Amino acid sequence: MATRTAAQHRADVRAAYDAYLATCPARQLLDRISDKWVSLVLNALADGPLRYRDLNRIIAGVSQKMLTQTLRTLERDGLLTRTVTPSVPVRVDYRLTPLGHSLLPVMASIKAWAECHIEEVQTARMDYDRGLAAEPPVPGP
Amino acid sequence: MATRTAAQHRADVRAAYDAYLATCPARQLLDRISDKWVSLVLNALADGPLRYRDLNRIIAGVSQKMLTQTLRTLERDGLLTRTVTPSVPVRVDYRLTPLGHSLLPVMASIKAWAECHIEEVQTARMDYDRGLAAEPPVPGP
DNA sequence: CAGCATCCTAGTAGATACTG
DNA sequence: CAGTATCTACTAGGATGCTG
Repeated sequence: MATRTAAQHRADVRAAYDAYLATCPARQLLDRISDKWVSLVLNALADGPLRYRDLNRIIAGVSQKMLTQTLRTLERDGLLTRTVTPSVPVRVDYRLTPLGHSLLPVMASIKAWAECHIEEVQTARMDYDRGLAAEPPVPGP
Repeated sequence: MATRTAAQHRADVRAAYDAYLATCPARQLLDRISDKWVSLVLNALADGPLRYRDLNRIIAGVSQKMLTQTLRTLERDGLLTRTVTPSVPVRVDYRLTPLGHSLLPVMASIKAWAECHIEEVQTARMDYDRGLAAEPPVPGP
């Protein structure tokens, strides 16, 4: 029983911490912008509104499903607006809101760090991997 | 045949774009820091080195597997150092490198935006969800 | 204390086909 | 043109038990 209680306690702590993280603003923002396609959409729309098809073309690797899903999420979060022009065929434009625009400097700071330091990271990775290869768990004779 | 070729072409474009993204510094950084536990570890170590067990206690929700995995990745990327003191029992300390420290301002800018604007986002979400509820696809009589 | 190995499941991305 | 719907495959992550 003590074991059960301890396990239960751990589960409780974890659940409580998860709940805390769910309300953490920075966590929420990170979850949003770290999405593979979000940063690309934001960047594509930085210079002005675009139609669905243009986004789909510019962001060459995205599937319709993911593009639509990403756009809907960003619209829901108030980061961009979706404007439907009921012509034939229909036309839909996406445009960053001021809130969406305010996010661009944050993205820029991320980009700046990355472009400035990513080489150090890659060097560190290579060193680490070489170190692993040179240090077998059980040295030979 | 034309269909096959078109599908193949799409697949090629997608693969090429994925390869491009894989080399994009900003993308790599985002992938790293967006990891659920990375930001928490970085934050925990901001004020000084900590032992494994302390990290595990401070970051209450993390499993041993994920904490170890996260620490290994960060070590590999040169963002922190791992120091083993071969006492009995063994003691392991983790400390941010200068490179790791240089990342803190970036995290701070993310946090700053989040704390400043997350309420707008939440309001937008509520509005969006209410709008959906009030606009059924097929209006009743 | 600080992990590693194993198993398992739940969410998510992509392919595909269809529609207003 | 701009989506929606459905299915499958993958994998990130948690639980558990064992070790130097």
